[in-house]
Order: sequence, then structure tokens, then C-alpha cells
Amino acid sequence: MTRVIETSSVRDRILATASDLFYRQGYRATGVNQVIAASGVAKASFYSHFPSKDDLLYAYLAAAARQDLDDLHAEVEARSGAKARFFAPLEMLVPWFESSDYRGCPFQNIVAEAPPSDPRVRTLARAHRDNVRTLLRTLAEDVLNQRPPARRPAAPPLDPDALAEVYQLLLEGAIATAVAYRTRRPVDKAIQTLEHLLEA
Amino acid sequence: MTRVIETSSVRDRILATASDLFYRQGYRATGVNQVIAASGVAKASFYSHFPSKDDLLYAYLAAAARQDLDDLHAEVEARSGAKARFFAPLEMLVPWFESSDYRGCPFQNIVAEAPPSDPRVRTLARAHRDNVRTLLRTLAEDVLNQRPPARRPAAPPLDPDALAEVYQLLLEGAIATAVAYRTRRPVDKAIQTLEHLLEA
DNA sequence: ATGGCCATACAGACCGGTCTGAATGGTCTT
DNA sequence: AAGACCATTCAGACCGGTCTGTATGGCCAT
Repeated sequence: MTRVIETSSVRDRILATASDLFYRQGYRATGVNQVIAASGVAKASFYSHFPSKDDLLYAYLAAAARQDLDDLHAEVEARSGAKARFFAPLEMLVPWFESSDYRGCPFQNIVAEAPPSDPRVRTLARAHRDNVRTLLRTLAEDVLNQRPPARRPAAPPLDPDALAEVYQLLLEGAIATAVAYRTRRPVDKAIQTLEHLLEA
Repeated sequence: MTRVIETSSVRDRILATASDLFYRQGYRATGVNQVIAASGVAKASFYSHFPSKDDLLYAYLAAAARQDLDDLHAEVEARSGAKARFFAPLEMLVPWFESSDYRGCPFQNIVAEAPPSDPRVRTLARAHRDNVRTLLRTLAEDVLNQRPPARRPAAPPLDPDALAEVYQLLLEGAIATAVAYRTRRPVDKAIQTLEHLLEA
């Protein structure tokens, strides 16, 4: 029956509320009491689902990572043509950047707050980044295969792995830059640069 | 006595200690009491120099911005040749990335912790970024002037402003990426990409 | 003797986390 | 079908500790 679903309802409510607060206010600035009050949950219920605030943080990061990958795949699948799909990850940033509550990359923000002695957060962030680059690599592969085979005798940055690395560099740069400027400009710059590399 | 050497006035001692702690541990994770204890200062003295913790934060950001610009200029001036100077800002990142206590960009970290309602921190971060881009623009100008005048009829990204923007995008991307990976790899990738753009 | 510094105690708020106790509702036994 | 049972949730008091910031008082040098 609905047993399993309703069993996770309270937990989901807490996690959704905490995700919102952690992203908007930061991890340390958000107290468990606030999460409990905002999610309309008893304190004992909270601690039965998340034995400590750290556990809630890990759940938050795991959920954010999965959602990000899901969004990326959805945006890619919604487009047709190797080139359109290739630029999907960059272009989907535009509405996010221009939204009023854009606060940068959740992982970078949490890593900035986490003590460097705790490697778990950093490990999660790196794993997510690796997953994203894997996706970028397949997109790069497709877009390179669809190119005229060789305009030049293969300049160095034209293998899929290298292209994916540059792509991620520009992606991270755009995400970081937009925190200060909140414009689609870094996205356009990144796209121009990648187009330039593809045409070389 | 040691007084003269410790001319580093009380204020400077506090600021130096706080800068270290803020960068290594984060702003919220560092209490005023810890700053006071670590800098060997009385609490009253601390509050006479910095009326609130926020004031200390602003002083920290201002000092970090100035030091960063000074370092950039010093590294540029230490090199000769437009191209060597052009890549100085990227190459000076390498020893920083590989040092064990690299914790990313101080401004990004502080912005991640600052409440979005307080615009002052974000304003300082944007101002510093603008200053850096101004420097990058002059470097770009020099390196473009020293190029053979026109290999092509001027592809779009070859004016100094656009090149400086791409440069900063790659710079920010490298700084952010290195938090997770701690390698000089993103620096090399960024340099390759810029070289590629210059040769176009 | 005045002003800067030190040392320390203190205030009030908030932190993460524990605990008690009661209401709810589904499941199992009889 | 009725009652015992059990897990989950709710509401909130409470704990020790830490937070920022204030106040007090002594010391020392100019």
C-alpha cells in the first residue's frame, strides 16, 4: 500500500526544506531548529530520520547531485542534433543565472563551508564533477563525430576527453562568475569559445 | 626590545591572524574568541579596533584584494615578453594549487557564506573581479599587438576585451576546479585553450 | 595621569542534541 | 470484530556549550 511512500513523507519534507535553506542561507547559517520549524516536524522525528546535522548534509548533497544529473540528461534528451545537445548543459544555466535566488554551485558553496579535515564532502563533490564530465565527454564525442572528419591534421584539443575538460572548465567558470554578475554573458562567452574550438 | 619588530600593531596582528583563520576554516566557523586567542590580544583591544566581526570581515576582504592585485602585478612585472606576461596570472596559480592548504578563492568562499541580503560582500567581490579583468585586458592587448597583424579577417574573440573575458572565465574555472582536484591540470588546459585562441 | 593594552567575568541569544510523554493509526492475535 | 501492540509522529522542555559583544579593573609607558 502507501506504506512505503508515506513512510518517507516526513523524511522527504525535511530534506526538501533543508535543501532550500542550505542553498539559500548556507549550511552553518541554517540551524536544525529552523529546519524543524520550517518543515513542520517534531524534533524527535527529525532526529529519527537524520541522526545528526551532518547526515542531513550528506543527504542534501546526494539529492542535489542526482537532481543535477537528472536535469542535465533531461535537457540533453529534449534536444536533437549533436550540436544542440552539446550546448544544452551551458544553455540550461541561463534561466538559473537570471533567477533572483541564484547562489552559485551548491557543491562549491558547501565545500567552502566544510572543514578541510573532513574529506567526505570533498569526495562527494569530486564524484559529482566526474559524473558531469562523463556526460560532457559523450556529448563531445557525438559532436566531434558529426564534424567533417579533418580540417586539420588533428590539433591537440580535439579529442573528446580534452574537449570535455575544457568544457567543464568553462562551465565551472561561468557558474562561479555568474555569482557576482548574474548575467547570461559568461554562458555566451563559453559557447563562443567552444564554437571556436570546434571550428578549428 | 622586540617591541619595534612587533611594530606590527595590534590591529595588524589581529588582521593577519583572522585572515589566516578565515581562509582556512571559513568565516562562520571562526569565532571572535579564537581570533583573539590566536593573535594574543585582549578582547577589549580587539573590539576597539574592529567594532564588530563584520568589520573584521570587510578588512579581511580588502586586504586580500589588495594582496592579490599586488601579487599579480609583481608576477607580471617579473617576466619579459608579451606572451610570458600574458600567461603569468595563470601560471602563478600552480604552486598555490599544489600547496596543501589551498582552499579556493577567498572571495568565492566568503560570498558562499555571506547572507544574500547583505550586498556589501558581493559588491567587494565584484569590484575585485573587475580590477583583475582590467589587468587581464592590458595583458591581452599587449599580446595581441605583438601578433602578426591578421591571419584571418578578425574572428570575433580576438579583441582585447573579449579575450580578457574568456581569460577570466578560464581563470575562475581553474580556481574552482582545483578545489576538488588540487592539480595543475586545469591551469594547463586553460593555457592550451588560450594558446589555441591566439593562434586562430 | 592619560591612553593603549591585557585579562577576565559576564550577558543574552542560539547552537546541536537528548529526553519525556502523549496522540495517531495500522497490524496481529484472538 | 475487538482489543493489544507497535512504530511513527507530534509538542516542547531541557542540557551543556559556544556565539558575539559588553563591562570591569589592573598594568605599563609615555
